[in-house]
Amino acid sequence: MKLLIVEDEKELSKSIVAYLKQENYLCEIAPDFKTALDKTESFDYDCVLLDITLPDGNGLNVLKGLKADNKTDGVIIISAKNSIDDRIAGLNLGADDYLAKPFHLSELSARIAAVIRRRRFDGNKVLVLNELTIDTLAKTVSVNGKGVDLTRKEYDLLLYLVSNKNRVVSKNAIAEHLSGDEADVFDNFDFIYAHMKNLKKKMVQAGCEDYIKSIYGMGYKFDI
Amino acid sequence: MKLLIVEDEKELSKSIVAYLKQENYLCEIAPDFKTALDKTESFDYDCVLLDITLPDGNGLNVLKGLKADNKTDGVIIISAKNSIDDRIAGLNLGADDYLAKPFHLSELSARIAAVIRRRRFDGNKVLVLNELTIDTLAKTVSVNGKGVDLTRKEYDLLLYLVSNKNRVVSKNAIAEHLSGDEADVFDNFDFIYAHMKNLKKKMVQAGCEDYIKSIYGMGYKFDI
DNA sequence: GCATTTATTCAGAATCCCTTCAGAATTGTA
DNA sequence: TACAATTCTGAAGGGATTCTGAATAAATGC
Repeated sequence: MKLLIVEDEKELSKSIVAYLKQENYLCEIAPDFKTALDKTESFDYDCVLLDITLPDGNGLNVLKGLKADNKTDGVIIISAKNSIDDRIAGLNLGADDYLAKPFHLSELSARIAAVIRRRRFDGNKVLVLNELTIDTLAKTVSVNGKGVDLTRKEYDLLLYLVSNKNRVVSKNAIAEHLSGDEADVFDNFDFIYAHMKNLKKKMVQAGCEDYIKSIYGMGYKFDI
Repeated sequence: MKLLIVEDEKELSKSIVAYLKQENYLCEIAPDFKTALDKTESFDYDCVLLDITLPDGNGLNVLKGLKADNKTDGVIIISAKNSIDDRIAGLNLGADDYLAKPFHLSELSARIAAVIRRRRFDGNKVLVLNELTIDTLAKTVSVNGKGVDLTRKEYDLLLYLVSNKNRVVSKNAIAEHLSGDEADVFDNFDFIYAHMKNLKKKMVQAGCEDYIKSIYGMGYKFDI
């Protein structure tokens, strides 16, 4: 899962990233709105944390732009002001949640998880796909009730495929969702091949039907 | 353990928080029902203290909403009225306990502990997990009937893992749970490694299966 | 206030797994 | 069929992560 943190206070964004990294999120930082729009333009983040009180403009306009583009990104507004009006304005413009500073990082993390669940999995915490069960809260995967041990990348990969089930996802999209650093990914999908192979092997060994289909020249599809 | 205190009287909520912090609870305050619903939406608290006589609505409706969402939170109603009817209404709507103002903080604390125990462990004060037995009242642990001496932190750690059994818990969550205040704990999980090592060693030495699994890059899981 | 236990920090060791690579297999095209 | 492009496979290096034992700091109990 990839997040964009739009925040100018370096200290804050740093500790946010440190915390969320532990929670297995890939994070990028935009210190101002311009950078933020730039980044969201070229990539669909799973969730954007938006501080609406940055020096270079009105955050609510940025939010409007984000939502107008029909982006799939979830947005959580972070604000120093906790006025009801601001809150309502933000949520009316399509924000998925609102969090007043200061906040506990654990609460931020919980809300991010909630937003992503809502947007990607209809709010379901546990995904059941025939014999395959993915518990996104427990971060466990099981086939016919028996646990399957996956590494983080394998788990992330599976979750990404499932969240796009019955759709072809390109290797570019996969690469961007799995790799921390932006860019440099193109031209080398070897790591995807490797993870894909290991994931498929583990799933099949666990007795799961091989739902992951490789579509030559296009990408992959979780076919169910 | 994380609590939500829904209360508009600042003085009262402050002293409640001060007291409960001493008891190692993490507390958040919601001064009105709207905030309360917001917070419970995205986070499962161990227990919610709900003053049902706030300006912005009917607390019993809030309670109803809380329980309708199938939240796992325990709820203790706090009320200035001590009529039998109110009490019955509250408990009928699924509240776990009812406390009339004014109350002693020590009594509040005791009831919170009771509610959490009841909800977490289905009312069991003694947890039995195969050869492992944990008495949450006496705070003692035994394996095959023979006592195991754990330090306070080790006990807390074990109980936390057990209360999240079969789930992966992040080091962030563990750190928060063990250290109480959310300080700059991240970036240094050495103390977790140390406690974990000592706990595991003691358990295994006592003849307990090593249920605590380390999940590389994700956290730990009490796998049973 | 002192002795003892407990909690945390530290550095080096051990482990895991992510990525890369080279060669093989598969698919699509001519 | 032959060839090129793409994908798969197994193995290995190296970086990140976790473990360990010991030292230091803090807390507890007498």
